[in-house]
Amino acid sequence: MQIEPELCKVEDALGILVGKWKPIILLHLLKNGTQRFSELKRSLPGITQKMLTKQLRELEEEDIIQRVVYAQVPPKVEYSITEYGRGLEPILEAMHEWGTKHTLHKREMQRKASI
Amino acid sequence: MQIEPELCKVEDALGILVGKWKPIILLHLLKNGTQRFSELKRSLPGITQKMLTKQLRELEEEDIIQRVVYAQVPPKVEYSITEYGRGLEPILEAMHEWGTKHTLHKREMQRKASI
DNA sequence: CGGCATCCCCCGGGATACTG
DNA sequence: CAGTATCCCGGGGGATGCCG
Repeated sequence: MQIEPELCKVEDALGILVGKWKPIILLHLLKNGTQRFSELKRSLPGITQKMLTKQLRELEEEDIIQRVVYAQVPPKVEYSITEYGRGLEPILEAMHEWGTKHTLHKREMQRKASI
Repeated sequence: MQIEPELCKVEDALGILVGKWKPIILLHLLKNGTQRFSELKRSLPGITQKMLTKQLRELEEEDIIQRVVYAQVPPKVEYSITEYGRGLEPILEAMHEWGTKHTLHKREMQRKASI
């Protein structure tokens, strides 16, 4: 792994995942396949339309997700993970796994600290 | 993997890694072992003392790195990865690998788009 | 040497309202 | 239904200066 700032690509990958709702959006699309805008919105309690739109546009820009607009009334827009975007799944899984352990680790640390 | 926002731990892991210099700091400590504050600062062209201190404190708070202060003049402070923190290495490597591919992928996308 | 303290700027992101 | 447009706030992060 290259460690020089110019060659280290960790930040680039991080940049794709960062954004308040991106991981959870990606997981929903990975698990549930193609989803409409309103379905995603319903699945993400608390998100605003503005934010959902923004995050989706940014992921689309990176070729992680695909956006399909149907020319009809009422409008219908579907989002799905690209084949390429699927390459992020192992990283998301690893982070989820580590995060789960970390939650327990912190609890243990606090327990010891309180003795 | 849990996908419900309350149970999904991806954001927690992400929270540890996010912060402008955290990945590169962790990689330096992982690769080079124990390092003094000034050594780290020299290794990170462009970082300010304030930022380096802040990022190190946050990582210490999560038990990812260890801070050892030597009571001497001039002061000496050494930082190192904890055994626990070493668990992040696979994730960092996976992100670096993906990021490298992504750089190439974007280049290819731009080439196709320009045709 | 290894920090805090201070000042300041930018933008991520929330709330709300309007539109094709 | 799936967006834009507008307003606004908090905090991440840069620059600089002081201290034990």
